[in-house]
Amino acid sequence: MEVDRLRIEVGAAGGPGGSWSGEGDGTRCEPTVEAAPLGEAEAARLARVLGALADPVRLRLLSILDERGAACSCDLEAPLGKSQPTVSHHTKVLADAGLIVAERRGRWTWWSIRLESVATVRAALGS
Amino acid sequence: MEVDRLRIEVGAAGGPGGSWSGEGDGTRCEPTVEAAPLGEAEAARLARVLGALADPVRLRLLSILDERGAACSCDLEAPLGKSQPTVSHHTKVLADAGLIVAERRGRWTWWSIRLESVATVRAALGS
DNA sequence: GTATTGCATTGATGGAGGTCGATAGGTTGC
DNA sequence: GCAACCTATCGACCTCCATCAATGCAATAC
Repeated sequence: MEVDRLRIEVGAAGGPGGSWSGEGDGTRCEPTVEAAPLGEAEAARLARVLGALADPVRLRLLSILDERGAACSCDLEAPLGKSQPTVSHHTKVLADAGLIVAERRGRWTWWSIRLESVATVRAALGS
Repeated sequence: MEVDRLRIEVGAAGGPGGSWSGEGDGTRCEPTVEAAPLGEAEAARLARVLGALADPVRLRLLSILDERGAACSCDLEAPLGKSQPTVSHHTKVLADAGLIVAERRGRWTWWSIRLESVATVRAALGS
């Protein structure tokens, strides 16, 4: 539970060197931060993956895949309590984010977790 | 980048023991998963924190706080390229999620990251 | 071929969320 | 007291998203 530093910088830039110890007269705000260490493009990319994770149904879906290793779509409706189109929607969101992958077997689609993707998110969240 | 298992179970329930090796006649889907390992309440809680993280502006805001250690709201507008109400909105979202904390100093509000919260999210995302 | 089954897509609907202008609250300095 | 400054909240607008019924598509079984 101990973390020294986030690692959200990714592309990290040279700091503006702004120092608050020498804060002028201290009577008004004198911004010294010129740019965020995390660029807009990288932030958008990360936010997209996190957005795919930020849904209760999808988290529970992942927990099922995690427990079973893999599952077909029809096997997800009951435990999630969602309709078939809704389940299909969520699997698509997760797949588009690269968090799960599909494998067709006859008429079934088997879904499984791409652990590397989840690990990437974890890595971006801390050292 | 190697992960053996997610840890999205948290409260984890006893597995339904459904086995796909004995899949009946194999002519139709016979769901064996009775419930998701991750409960609805815990999923909602995690999704709420992940939702707070799932925004480019907030990720960049966190990257600034991470780099500087702390910053006041007025110091965030320029690097984020957002208006004062918008910045205030985002800090509130992050604070409500427990990801950052405020410290009043005169008329300034200093924000800093609660590293334990971020670590909690990381822990939930893997072993 | 026909029927059945699993899945994806479409369209519609209700709700949640990002953004900013205007305004209010609170603190500092005069 | 008043003025200046930082922050939070409100209101409105717009976009995105979760959900499901209906439909289409693909593969299997008869």
